[in-house]
Amino acid sequence: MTLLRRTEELILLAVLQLHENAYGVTIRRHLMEITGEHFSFASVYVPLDRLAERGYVTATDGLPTKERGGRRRRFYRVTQAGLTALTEMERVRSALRQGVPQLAFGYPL
Amino acid sequence: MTLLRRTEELILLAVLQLHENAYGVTIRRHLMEITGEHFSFASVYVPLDRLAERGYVTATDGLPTKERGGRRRRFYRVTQAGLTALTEMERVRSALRQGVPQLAFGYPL
DNA sequence: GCGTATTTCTTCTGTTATTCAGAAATAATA
DNA sequence: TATTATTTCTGAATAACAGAAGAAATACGC
Repeated sequence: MTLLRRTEELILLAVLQLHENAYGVTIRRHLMEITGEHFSFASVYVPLDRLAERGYVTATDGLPTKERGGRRRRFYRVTQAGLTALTEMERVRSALRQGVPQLAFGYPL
Repeated sequence: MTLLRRTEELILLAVLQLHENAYGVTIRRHLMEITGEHFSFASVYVPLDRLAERGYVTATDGLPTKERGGRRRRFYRVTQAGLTALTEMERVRSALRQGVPQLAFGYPL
């Protein structure tokens, strides 16, 4: 049960937030918007595969719709194990902030 | 101003928390205690060097003391730029939690 | 004291894993 | 057949891992 890497954590959070609309392209765009940094395709799809392998997300292929062309989307959902992994990261950070007044919760850090 | 990686962030937090006593060995031990995972020497010293290069920490060599043998310690402090980088990570995570009730602040995630 | 042992800490070597950049391939509709 | 939307692939750069080796200090025996 190894700690999440930065990209994995951000992807999990993005998938939760995008809810019904979480697939590769939207996840990547969302991360770029929020972080202000560039993410390559591989930097999203490769960690997504890894998260799926480890059971932190599930993937289901979307159905073709009448309204658009293009390849099928693959939608992702965070699993309970994914939530647990996020919780663990939160616990670690919180423990590392104990006794550091500058870093108390809600502070601008 | 690229986003901190996971290890970089954890190291910055550990340096803040260890305060006057932050050097390679204690940082590594602290991270292992809090995360419950193994960190190799390289996994601490290499990111520390990188953080120093980027101006997120400063390093000063400790003086030899009468009470102990061993090589000199190299002590680290977090700079303002380091705090800013931590703040930025916090902002990103906070933004990714907006509207996800499960992930509101203080929740068990 | 001098040399050797011991302690404490950092650096190095080799390997594996992760991320990066973007072109190519795929799968749908028009 | 052209267009659109999405994922997969290829090659390169960066980061992390594991732990042995090296360096810099004190302690001890004679």
